[in-house]
Amino acid sequence: MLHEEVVGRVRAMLLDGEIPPGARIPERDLCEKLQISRTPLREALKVLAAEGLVQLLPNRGSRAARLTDKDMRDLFEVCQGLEALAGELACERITDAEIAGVADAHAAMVRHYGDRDLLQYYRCNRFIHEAIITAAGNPVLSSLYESVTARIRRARYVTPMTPRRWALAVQEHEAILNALQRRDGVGLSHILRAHLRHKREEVLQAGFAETAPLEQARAS
Amino acid sequence: MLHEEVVGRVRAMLLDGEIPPGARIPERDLCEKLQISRTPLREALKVLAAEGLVQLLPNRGSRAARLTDKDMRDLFEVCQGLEALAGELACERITDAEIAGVADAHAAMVRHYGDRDLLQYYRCNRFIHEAIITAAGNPVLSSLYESVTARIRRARYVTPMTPRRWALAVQEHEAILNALQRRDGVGLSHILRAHLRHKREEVLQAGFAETAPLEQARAS
DNA sequence: TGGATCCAATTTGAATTCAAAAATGGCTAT
DNA sequence: ATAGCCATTTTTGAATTCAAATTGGATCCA
Repeated sequence: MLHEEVVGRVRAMLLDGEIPPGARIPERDLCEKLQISRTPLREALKVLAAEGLVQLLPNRGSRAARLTDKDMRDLFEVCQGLEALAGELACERITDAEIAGVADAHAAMVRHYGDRDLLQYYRCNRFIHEAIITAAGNPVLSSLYESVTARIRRARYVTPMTPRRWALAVQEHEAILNALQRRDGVGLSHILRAHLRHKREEVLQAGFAETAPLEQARAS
Repeated sequence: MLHEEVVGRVRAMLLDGEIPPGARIPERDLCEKLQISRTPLREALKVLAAEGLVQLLPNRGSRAARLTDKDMRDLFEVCQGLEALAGELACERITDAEIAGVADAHAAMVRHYGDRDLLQYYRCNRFIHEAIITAAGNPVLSSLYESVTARIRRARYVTPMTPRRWALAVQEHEAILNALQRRDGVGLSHILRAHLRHKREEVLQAGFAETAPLEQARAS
């Protein structure tokens, strides 16, 4: 197994909650689960620690990082900045074909909204946001966005919405698509920021932070 | 030597150019220079690779990453976004004492401009930009900013300026301080973006990218 | 009975060792 | 003489080994 693959596998276990936030990560267990020795696993853990997904306790091993309300707020705040930037750049650089792709995803999303299919709705939703990032044509931005959003993904794309809020979100997405089609970068960036601010308030209100009291959580 | 210390030492060697861009990094040499074994060094290299400072070539070791014009452009672009965001947040959260600190640094910077002391000028300049980031009160933002700016630091704070450009930069900094004192977040973010855009154009024009032809560069 | 201390066992951190891949140098053949 | 090929050497990647730190528990004393 390649180094990047080890990192990816463990990252996925953390993001999926297979290793729950706050859980100790016993190296030996994870080693035999992945069928590798401790050396490559430890390399992966250090990388993930640098990403903020793992917390290293000197001489006392590592544990899955846990997000406080403040962390969540900070991550959303940065995410707003990155999406706003991406929105402006995307309007300058996006191709007509890419716009058409976003329009299709948007239409599909609206249909899923009609069906009240939250899972499929979120899938399209995420595709749209990521398409805007991609259209910005800036790999550095894409990479930072990827690492920031990964950490709030579950909160962002799992939290159930009130009917009121969901309807508003769809309206906002209408505006997003519209601004993109008009290539109105400034407008798009404003809408994206408001959109994410609303989502953040919703997530925080739902108390989605990972400051769970359970201390003994362990990777099964 | 602690893990973070190893990472820091090697990172510094890369950023200082002690290991020049594009240079192969022979593990054994670095090991004996740092007086550690290969295991912790390799862990550090993987972390630095994730940061984008080191390029890993499977089965062929690692080399110091090299910035192309495109990389430089992308990094500056993201930096603009991050500083713009920080500027807005800073205006909401900065304390009067912090503003006074920035004002002092600004005054000192203007004096150094009067003396045409580029080194001291850049030192104050950098302090101001970093103070704005800190004042935003968002550790996630600070951390991303740190990693992005580290990679363009030499280009940003070493490039000599034309008298014309230098005067303009000082003017821009007057506007930055002014917006901060008025706590005009939107205004500050616009100025910061323009300021960085100008710096970027200057750096790119000077051909500061690290696409040097020398292939044989080695860490001494 | 409560608390502190010491010892054993587990777990982490890092050096060493071993195997596999790539680079180097020399050799041969044309 | 040069191009291509094979053996040797070097370097990387990963498992193992060894040492140090921490944890848990048992014992001893107040």
